[in-house]
Amino acid sequence: MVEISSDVIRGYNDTIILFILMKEPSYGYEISKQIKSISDEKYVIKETTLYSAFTRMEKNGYIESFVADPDSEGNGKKRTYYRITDKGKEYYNSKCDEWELTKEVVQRFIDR
Amino acid sequence: MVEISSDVIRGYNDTIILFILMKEPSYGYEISKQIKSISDEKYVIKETTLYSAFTRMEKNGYIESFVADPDSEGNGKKRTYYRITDKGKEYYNSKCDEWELTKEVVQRFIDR
DNA sequence: TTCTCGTACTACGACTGTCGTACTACTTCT
DNA sequence: AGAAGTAGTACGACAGTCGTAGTACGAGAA
Repeated sequence: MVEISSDVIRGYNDTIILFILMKEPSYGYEISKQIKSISDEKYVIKETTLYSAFTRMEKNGYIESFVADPDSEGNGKKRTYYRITDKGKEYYNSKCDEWELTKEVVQRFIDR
Repeated sequence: MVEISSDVIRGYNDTIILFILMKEPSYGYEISKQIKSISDEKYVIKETTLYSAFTRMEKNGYIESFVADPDSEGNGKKRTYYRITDKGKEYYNSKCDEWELTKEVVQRFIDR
């Protein structure tokens, strides 16, 4: 069975996370579940990779964090939410452009 | 202008090199020129990246090296050529499969 | 013949992002 | 009460890429 290796997905982790955040603010655990479900379990991001991406992207100004209490129904525990910034949206869009280019270029070296 | 970053191409350098070697044995300098021309200058592999990929792939049994004197016309200098092995061909093919999967999965996180 | 440009590398240390492992702690389900 | 799920943090290891630098030979121009 074909698996997606971390070296192959490496350049897209930030993009994948930002894609989720483009819709609405979210937090680590929820994001990792969404990635899993959107990819039909084909890609499951590692916790450490995810949380270190948060730290890095916040430092770069692509996302902002805020702590929120359990949701309106009173479920769950305190979480750290992340919201995408304007700079982050710009970054996401440029990454999408880069993907289109990369896809086209890499394809030339694929014998399929 | 959109550029392909090294993190994005990272997982495909081996595949790209092996693609060239699938046609015929070749050597560093020539391979780097071919990558540049096939990609229409959109991707230029760094020398250090290329040569360290050779070392790694030879260690893994994907390629074999042999030293050859200048070509039949007597041009050029002594070079280290690399030839893809059967194991390397298998690896290349599995990487192509992985690419097809990755392409499909990453696309789901791209807003285009 | 000397100089420059192209060819064909090698060495080395720095850096970045991912990973494995481990640990904490609260909540919900059984 | 105990297990499974939720929601993280800490830390050191590792792999692949990169910048920088240096070597050395060949070919063509001045």
